[in-house]
Amino acid sequence: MLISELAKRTGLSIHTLRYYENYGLFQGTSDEAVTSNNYKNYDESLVEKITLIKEAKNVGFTLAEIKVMLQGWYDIGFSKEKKMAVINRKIQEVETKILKLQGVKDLLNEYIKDIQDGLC
Amino acid sequence: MLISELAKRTGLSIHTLRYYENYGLFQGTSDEAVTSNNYKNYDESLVEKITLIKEAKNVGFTLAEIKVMLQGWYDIGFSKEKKMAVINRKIQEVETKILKLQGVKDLLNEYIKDIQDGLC
DNA sequence: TTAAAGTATAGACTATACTCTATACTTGTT
DNA sequence: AACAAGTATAGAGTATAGTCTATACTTTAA
Repeated sequence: MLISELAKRTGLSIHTLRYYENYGLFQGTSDEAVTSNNYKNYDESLVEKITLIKEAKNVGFTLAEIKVMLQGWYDIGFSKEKKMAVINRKIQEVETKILKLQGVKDLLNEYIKDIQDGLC
Repeated sequence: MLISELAKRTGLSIHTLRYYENYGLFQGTSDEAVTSNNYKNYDESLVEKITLIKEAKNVGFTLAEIKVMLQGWYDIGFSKEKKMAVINRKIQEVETKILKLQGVKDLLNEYIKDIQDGLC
């Protein structure tokens, strides 16, 4: 698909997608057979990949962190062990974030109680 | 306590704390009895409050969002119902984020499997 | 075939959240 | 007294992550 369809499918703007592509989060492919233009084609699988990027962003990961995470399974220069190490480290970070969110939630619930009791 | 101790206790820099105070996330109090300076005193309870700010930031909330959340229980102009509504909305958002993180984690675990199977 | 819409690239601009510097005043130590 | 260290305020500078504009070329539909 071309960039405008990718934008529709992912809910991101064309500008943001190009920004992400330049940043190195994913790559479109220029069809070598076509010489009249250098329009890039984006694979169906990128929709899932970009959804992951969006969610990771939403829960507080930076683009730099996400880039490292994506390299874990796309960089063919990495050994199986290294790839798994990268991903496992990210899983740990995700678990830490979940715990922190649980903590924030507990605190918020305490405040609900305090408000109910007229303490603040 | 004065600002430098608050910095030590929270692990944030004095600059960041002043930025947060100016942003309206919390308030120090100038001692009216002291006329020679306008040093601000920061209450013990701010340590917990600022810890919440740090954690909320870490899991992807913006300062603007955190400000709304904090107003829920500190703004005396808000009714009990309004305060609870603000906090409950935030609890919902936290739960949404937890679900998203769980989704990211599941996806990462799938990739671990794919790497083990030599699929990528 | 020509006007509208789509694509690519480069670079300027913006918002958020700091981070640092300069200046001035205050406090604590010697 | 004097000098280092702490505090306050204002404003400049920086990093991240977009967002927008201009320009040029290509494709598509009327």
